Amino acid sequence: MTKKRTTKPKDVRATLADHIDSAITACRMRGAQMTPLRVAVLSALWSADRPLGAYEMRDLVSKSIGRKIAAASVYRALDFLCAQGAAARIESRNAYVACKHPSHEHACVFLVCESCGDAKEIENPKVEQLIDADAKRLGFTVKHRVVELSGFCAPCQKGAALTAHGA
Amino acid sequence: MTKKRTTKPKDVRATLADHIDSAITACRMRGAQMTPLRVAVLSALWSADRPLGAYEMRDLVSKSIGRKIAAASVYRALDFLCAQGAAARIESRNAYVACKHPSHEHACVFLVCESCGDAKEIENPKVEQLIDADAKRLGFTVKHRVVELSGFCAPCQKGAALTAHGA
DNA sequence: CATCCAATGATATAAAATATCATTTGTCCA
DNA sequence: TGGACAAATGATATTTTATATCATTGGATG
Repeated sequence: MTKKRTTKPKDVRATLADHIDSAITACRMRGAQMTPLRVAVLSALWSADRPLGAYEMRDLVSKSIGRKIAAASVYRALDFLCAQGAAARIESRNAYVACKHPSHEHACVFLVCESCGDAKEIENPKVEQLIDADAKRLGFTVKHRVVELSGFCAPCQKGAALTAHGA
Repeated sequence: MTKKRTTKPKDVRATLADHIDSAITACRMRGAQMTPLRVAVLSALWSADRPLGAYEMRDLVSKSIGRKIAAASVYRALDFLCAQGAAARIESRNAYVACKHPSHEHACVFLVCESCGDAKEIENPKVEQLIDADAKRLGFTVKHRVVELSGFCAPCQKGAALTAHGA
């Protein structure tokens, strides 16, 4: 067996393995099969820790597994991972990220920085409740929620301020 | 001058003219110029009253003005109209609609039906406040908000139920 | 072992969006 | 008035994103 992991938050490699492991377990419990390709795609997402386009992912995964993958295969893997709640699509960027809270169903809320391109996933059950209430009032049955804010993250604002001063 | 309009809600033609008129006025007040092409695109959106793709719009507008328009021109007009708050993009569908509440800034919330493809725009200031509060707490400056629910609208649910019973 | 089904490979194509540069139109001011 | 400048559009090509199709592979199961 593998030696006990300490799971310090900063130890990216250890937590990557943890994330993959729990995704595999979660899929198994649902009778869904987590294949090597799907693992490779999910690993790419966790490793990048930023939104990746499908074609960018194709290149990364192709390198990581040592052979050329077709875009269609990446899209298929992404469809699967999104359906399983292990990944999510950021509609306003045509990009994908690993879901940071895959253990339970929820509406992901993304804060997407226009400067660095990073996307932070947060959760806010109240937002979900509010919009669902609106929908219910109108007789609309909600299947999927997209909540994305674009703007500038804290680090980029500081950076911009420094740049402005320095100029 | 044109004869006085009654602006009955059901009179689509009259309200279309009203919408275009007020968009022109709003643009003028901001020093933005509402050109014939932009009017044609906005008219197409109001007339269709459902989300239109850019290429679909190209065809509609080409017919309405009697000459072939390039896709790029449509995209430019749409960029302008979205910036002016006269139209909005539905990210999860790669489609555009006329904004139903162009008179004031707000985060559009869209309920997009997976069955009929229609998109209803609603407004909920509380949703806006909630997610903005989250953003603020994280030092994130919000520039744009995307809130889209996909699912099934009331009419389509009834239709589906009838179909199921009838079968 | 044979069979079946899900997943993937391989390829082609569709759909959506942008880039570039020439041309026209409009605005403003001398 | 007309000349100069900026904004908008035309025209074309290309990039990026996504899907369709059918052959092949690889397990699971009986």
